[in-house]
Amino acid sequence: MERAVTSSASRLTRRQQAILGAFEGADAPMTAREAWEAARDEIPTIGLATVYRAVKTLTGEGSLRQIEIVDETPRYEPATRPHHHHFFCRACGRLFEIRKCPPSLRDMVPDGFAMEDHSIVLYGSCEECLATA
Amino acid sequence: MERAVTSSASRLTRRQQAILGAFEGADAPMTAREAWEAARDEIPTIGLATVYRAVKTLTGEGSLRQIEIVDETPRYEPATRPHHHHFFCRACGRLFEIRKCPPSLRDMVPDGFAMEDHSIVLYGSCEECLATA
DNA sequence: CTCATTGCAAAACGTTTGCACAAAA
DNA sequence: TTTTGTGCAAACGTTTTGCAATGAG
Repeated sequence: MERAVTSSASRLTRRQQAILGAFEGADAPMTAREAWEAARDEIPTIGLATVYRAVKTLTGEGSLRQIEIVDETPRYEPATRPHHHHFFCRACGRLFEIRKCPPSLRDMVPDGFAMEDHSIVLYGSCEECLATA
Repeated sequence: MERAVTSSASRLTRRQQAILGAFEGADAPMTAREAWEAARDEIPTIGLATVYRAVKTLTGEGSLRQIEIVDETPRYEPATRPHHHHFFCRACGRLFEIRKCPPSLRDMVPDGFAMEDHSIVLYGSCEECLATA
């Protein structure tokens, strides 16, 4: 029963590690471009295409999770984070983590269907933006 | 107390009506390009840019709702449809409507935040694809 | 040596925009 | 006339890909 905790992440190259590290170091989901900017601190010559390739690989492998927000370019977060959802503030564009998850989701799955994942995004205004408004 | 039922849809041009009609006539959310193809049956000379402009206007106005699915281009559906969510089958790429909605969503909103909308997407396999598998 | 990874530039894709023209008011 | 809408083609931002060079084993 000695199984790796770090998911199925096969051996990663130094660049791929740097990219995954960029996502792990961030306090919020990032875009591919943002991860590229972060990774360049460590590997200045890294190309944007390499980041896109790594993001695709890591997402397929299950090391990264892709988050879709209306009218925003996709963001990614490490799949090692505990299960949660997101609140997107339309005023400031920030994405907040929500730890709660509705218990009744299973009931929504139609008979005969098999749910693998789910995503919940709440849209509105954050406390700070409401105060400033 | 005589208010229009058809949301805030201001006066629409013939093309804009045709585009909205395309979404209303579809049995599932459509992409802008698909709406364009449908609208061309009625107005063969309509341009794709017109569809994109109309979709943006109609979405902003609240006549259309935008649906985001991981790795898919955005789809739209008439906002007049009763509240529901979606199940995306990764095997066949079809989007299914789910009428149920978890009652406890309010509890997920952080204190001080104001939720305007929410979106729930379930990912997995539909009954048909499971049978064929 | 062999094979996978990378940088770069070009291509592809979905979407937006500038502009001249047409339609509506 | 003034304003708004439209087609077209060009521009845009994001993502993918072809290919030669590099790196790992």
